[in-house]
Amino acid sequence: MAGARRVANDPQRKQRILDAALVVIAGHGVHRTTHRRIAEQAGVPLGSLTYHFESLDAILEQAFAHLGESMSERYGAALAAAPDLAAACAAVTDLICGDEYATEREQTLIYEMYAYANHNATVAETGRRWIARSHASLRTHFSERASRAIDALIEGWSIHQAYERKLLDRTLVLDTVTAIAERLR
Amino acid sequence: MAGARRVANDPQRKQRILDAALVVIAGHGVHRTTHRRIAEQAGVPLGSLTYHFESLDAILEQAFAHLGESMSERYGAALAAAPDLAAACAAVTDLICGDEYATEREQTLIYEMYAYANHNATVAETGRRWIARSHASLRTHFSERASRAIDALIEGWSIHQAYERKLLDRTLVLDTVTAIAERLR
DNA sequence: GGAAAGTGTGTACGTTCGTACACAGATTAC
DNA sequence: GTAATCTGTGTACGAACGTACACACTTTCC
Repeated sequence: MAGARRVANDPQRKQRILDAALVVIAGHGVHRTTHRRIAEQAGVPLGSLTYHFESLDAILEQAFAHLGESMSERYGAALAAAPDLAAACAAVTDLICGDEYATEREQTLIYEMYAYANHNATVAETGRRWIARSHASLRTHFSERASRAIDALIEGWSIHQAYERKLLDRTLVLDTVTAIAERLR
Repeated sequence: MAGARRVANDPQRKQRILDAALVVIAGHGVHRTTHRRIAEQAGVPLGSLTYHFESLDAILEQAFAHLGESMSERYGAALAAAPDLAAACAAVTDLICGDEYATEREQTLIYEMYAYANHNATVAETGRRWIARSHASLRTHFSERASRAIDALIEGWSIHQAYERKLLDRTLVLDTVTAIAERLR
């Protein structure tokens, strides 16, 4: 066949590099994330990173995009499974309190993403899309106004939970979500 | 007099360096904050940073501590000035919506602090103190439960506001805060 | 005056970084 | 087989980094 039809030796390598990047970011922070650390984590040679990605920024951009994608799907699925408003409130409470949807590692990564987004337009766009998708998921159950408030609540409570390193009072969360849902129709 | 009583040439230099550090962090992010950039911003020689601070981490730690301190004071003052519950709700709304208390620059810095705190124990403690002081300020007006919820709301909505780069609906915020204050007594 | 001691700076060193790139290996076309 | 072409890697280089430190300056003490 004319020209090109070569097969990559390791077709999943690119994804493995991105996964490794997230591990490094979560463990060391963006400020200490380097090509070499990612390469070591992924078990690939250094040159492989520059072969697959244009720059370190490009790796971070795609890694964060991947993170946002997978988390949006889980959030969407959790809310889509709720049959009614009460179940949706419970689902939101689970999102906030549980670690089934966002592990501690992912929470760490989200802060890194927010911080990095302030200095990188592409990641800022990724963050906005993540927020928009969360909002859309909430809108299937809650009013526009309630969705906005609950969205903020999820964000803020997740931060506090990560900081205080202790379990949230589930009843308090559920009461708050329910209060917002009922008052902001 | 015996031993030591030398006077520093520039007694405010240490503080100026910390202020410069915050400017650099806000402008470039922690991941691109260096001794040299801070020195340039502060208008002091490079050696001056290593003379006043043990390491770059130490500079960041003290800069973030300074940030938390000054913001806590403003938050506390805003809430202390409120004569009753309704005024407190309005004050919280101002905190979330206005930029009198937290400028856009400071919002950026707070994300940087949260992200960095995940990798630095001292800054993590600074963050916890900031959260504790915010909570204490809220507690002068709101119940324990309402304070927790409102605290999370402030945090989350500030993030969304910074992302969407548009003014929040003040009525929505006030309604939400009031709903929480009334329902979570 | 001179010695002592603390304050502050310029420079230089060793390390680590991002990235370029020559080249090796594999596959295809003939 | 050989040539061509694409995939992938090891190495090396210039730049930027954190930090140490010799030394200059200023003040204090006698």
